[in-house]
This record gives sequence, structure tokens and C-alpha cells, in this order.
Amino acid sequence: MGTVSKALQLLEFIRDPDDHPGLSEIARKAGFDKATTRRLLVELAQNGFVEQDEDSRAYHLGPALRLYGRACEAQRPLVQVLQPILRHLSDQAGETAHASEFGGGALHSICNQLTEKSVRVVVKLGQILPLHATASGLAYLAARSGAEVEAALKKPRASLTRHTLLDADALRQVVEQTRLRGYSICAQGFEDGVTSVAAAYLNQNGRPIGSIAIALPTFTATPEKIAECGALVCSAAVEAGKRLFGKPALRRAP
Amino acid sequence: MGTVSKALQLLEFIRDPDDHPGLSEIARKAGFDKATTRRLLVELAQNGFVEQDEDSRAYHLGPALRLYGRACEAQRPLVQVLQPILRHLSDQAGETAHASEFGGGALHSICNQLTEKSVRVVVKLGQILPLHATASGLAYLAARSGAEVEAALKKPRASLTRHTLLDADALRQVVEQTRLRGYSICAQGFEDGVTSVAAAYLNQNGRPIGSIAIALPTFTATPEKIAECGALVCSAAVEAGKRLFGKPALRRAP
DNA sequence: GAACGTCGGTTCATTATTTGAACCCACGTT
DNA sequence: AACGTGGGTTCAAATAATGAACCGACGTTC
Repeated sequence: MGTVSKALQLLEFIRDPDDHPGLSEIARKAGFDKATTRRLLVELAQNGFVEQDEDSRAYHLGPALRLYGRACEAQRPLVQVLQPILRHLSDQAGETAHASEFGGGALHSICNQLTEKSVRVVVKLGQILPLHATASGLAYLAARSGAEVEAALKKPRASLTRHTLLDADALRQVVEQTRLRGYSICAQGFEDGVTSVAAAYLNQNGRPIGSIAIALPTFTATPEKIAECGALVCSAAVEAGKRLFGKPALRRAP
Repeated sequence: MGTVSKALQLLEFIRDPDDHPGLSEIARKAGFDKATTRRLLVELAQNGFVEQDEDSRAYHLGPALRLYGRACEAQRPLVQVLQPILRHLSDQAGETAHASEFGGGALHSICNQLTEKSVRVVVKLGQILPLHATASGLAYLAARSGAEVEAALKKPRASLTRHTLLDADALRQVVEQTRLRGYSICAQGFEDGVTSVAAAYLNQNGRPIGSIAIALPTFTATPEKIAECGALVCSAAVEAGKRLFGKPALRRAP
């Protein structure tokens, strides 16, 4: 692994808002030598990607990331484009809609639209959505190639509820069903009492960028409701792909 | 210079939303060898910090930056805290207020609050504010140590209007005046017809993070109006420091 | 159509940087 | 006073970065 990748990986261990680790802890988590870790952190700090608290000596993310994040959103406004789509989707379905983006090996929640209902599902921004245990993750996987699905299935999976699917064969089957159906369904795989349907939105090359999902309370998730929401997320995902990348974005062969 | 810094510096040349350069152009701008540049870009791409368009082969910022930017804002919500302060400030002064953050060797505009007036100053988000030619920059400089000011004065400076100060001695004097006065004044140094006053907001160690400024049309900028706005930006900056970092944030000795 | 320039990308011997065990000192606990 | 842990530093040894030269493809020019 190159030095640059090592440095960038360190950011992952400083990401947590509630945990500002020190040098030794970061080195331990990353599995690098303390001296190496420090050199990398210093270099990241010189470029504003991390900062060190002068008192506690703890590290946290630096201002450059905020600035580049803004620049990135300026280059291709994702949140800005997805938000109105989610609003429309949420209105149509009468349920919470949310969007995610893939990056750093995981799917991250990036924006959402809550309903006015009293019973509603809340999705935290920035939350990581496991590929195997969420409708968003399954939809994203289904839009990637078979080889990429296999690669993802090689990674360890956590069980989050009694309903979380862990078996590789079972997951392969679910991904296949998702491909045929056009949207994914995940009943309480991530959180008890929540059922979601999702579809991936694609870039101009047909590669999935992230997913658009509707989350609804499981007790209201009748097959008819699910089919209705499934159709809605599909058209929302297509619309997102169009608005973000211009072209119609045909799905590439798996 | 370390490899990590080289890689991170490449991001600067990919930042522009209107210019997606190719490999050779990036290498030329950065002054690195083409092979080196490519290796660095590939490694950045592997980590999601840049992306390459599959057709045009041009590079642009990657999704990881968006995600880390969000995480950074979650760790210490800067925009979220500054916006209401700017709103209040803009109400009090009846003029455009804006805030900036220092990072990557430059001051960047990060949020603003426009007035309802017909004649108003517009500040673009993400814009770079030169240290020597803006009230925000001068206020930021004044809050840093003498040695740091000297270091900043060693860098080349661009002339942006007929009123831009370029002479090092003149700038030293302006910085000194700013320190004594508590806020900076810059009349048409950045843009013709715009006069600004600004004060830096500080972290818990008394180090400046960025500036808060009021921009007003020069023809309305009487000495009285300037003094009034100066007092307002000062208290806004102190308030920002308090809300962001808890402690009262005393100014450290220069 | 051939000569030229530029592009993205690759190779590999040379070179310079990264690496990490051992080492500080400071602090809190046993 | 002995121990564990923290952040930070050193320097010979090992490894990874480097860049001139190269490739094939594309577009211009004459």
C-alpha cells in the first residue's frame, strides 16, 4: 500500500464526532507504527486535513476537508439536486425518503426528507448504511457487477436485528431478485419495525453512485404499498441520474 | 516535501468547478513528473478523493471529500453556528455580512447573509479572499503573530483594484492599526465600490480560525458608519468564538 | 500520407523517502 | 520506586517513490 493511501486511511479513525483519539490510539486502530502514524498525521495537519488540539493533543478533522467538501458539491451538486427529488418522492409516498452516496467502501446517508406524519422513520445524516442489511445497500449492490458483488460479500457482515441476512447465498439471491424487480426490499434488516425499498441512481456510464430509498413502518408495509413505493423509488432514481449526469443513464450489463 | 503533501496539493488543481484538467495539465501545473502525478492521482482515486471521467479521462474531486466535509461539519458545526450570528449582524448593520475560514494557505468564504436592500454586495461562497486585499484577510493577519504576518508578507501579492495595497511596509502598518483598532477596514482593495470591515474569530487557544465581515457600498461608508459596523463585527466575532469553542477566547499576545 | 505535437499511460534502474525498534520524558497508578 | 501509558524523537535499514524514455492513439499540418 502506498504512503498516500495510508495517510488517507487515518482519516477514517478520526471521523467519529464523539471520539477524538490521540496518537497511540490511532496508530493501534490503523495498525501502523507510532512513528509512522505521527509522520503521516503531521503531514496531513500541514495541509489542513487534520488538526491537533493544542491542549489535549487529540486529533480531529481539519478545515481543508470542509473546504474541499464544499468545492466538490460545487462541481456536481448532489445534495442540491437530490433534495427536491426526495421532497417529491416523500410527498407521493407519504413516507420518509432518503438518499445515500457510496464512498470509502461504504454507503453514507447524505440527505433525507421526513414526512409530517406522527409515526415516521428517522434517518440520521452521515450514517453508514451496511450494504447487506439495508434496502439502499442491496439496491446499490444489485447495480454493480457480479464480480463486485462477490468482492463485497467477502467482507465481514454484522447482524443488526433478528432479521438481518448474513448468509452469502441468501444475499446473492436477494441481489438477483432485486435486479429482476428493479428495486430492493429490506424488511427490518437494519432496524426493527422499519421496512425500506430502494433503487440505485447511476452516473453517465451506468455505474451506481448511491441509492434513493423510502423507509416505512413495517406494520404499514403491505405488498401493495411496497410495490407502489418500489415503482416510485425507481422513477425517482432514474430522474436523479438524468438531472445529475444529463444522459438517460442506461443500466450497464452486470 | 513528503509524498502525502504532494498528493494533497494535487487536489488544489482539480478544485475549479469549471475546469476539469487531464493528467498532463495537472502535472504541468503542479510541477511534478507525469508518471509521479499519475501514481498520486491513482492512489487518491482509490480512496475516493478524486474521480476520473471514464470518457474524457479528466479528473475531478471525489465523493470522499463530500463525506469527510460533512463529517468535519458534524464534529464542529461552523456554518451552522455562524449563520445565525451573521443573520443577527446583517440585521443590525443593514448590510451584507459574511464569514470566512482559513485553510490551505488561504481564506475561503464559507457563508454569508445578504440584505434585503436593492443596493447590496454579493459575496460568492467558496471564493478565496486574499489576505492583503480584503478586510477579512487583514483582520485574520492581525490576529496572528508577528512572525506569521512576516511569513505571509513574503508570498506574492496580486493587485486587484487601483486601491489594493501591495507594499509590505504599508501592509505592516495597516495590520498594526487593525490590532489597535480591534477591527480591519478595507476600502475597495478587493473590488471597486465595496468597503468592508472585519474581525477575526478565535478558537479556545486564541488562534484565529477565520473572519466575520460586513461589506457595504463605498458611497455609504462614512467614518461613523464604519465605526458602527466595526463595533458590530467585533462583538459578532467574540460571540462566534464563544459559541464555537466555549471559552471566552482571549486574544493571545502577538 | 507522413511528419509532428500532444495526449494518457507504462516501464524499470536509480534514488530518496519511508520505516520501526529503541529510545526520551512526563504523568498517573500500583 | 516500579510500572504502564501517553506523546514525541532518532537513525540505520528497507522500501517505496522517482523520472527519462518509451508506447500507442488521436488530431493537425503541409
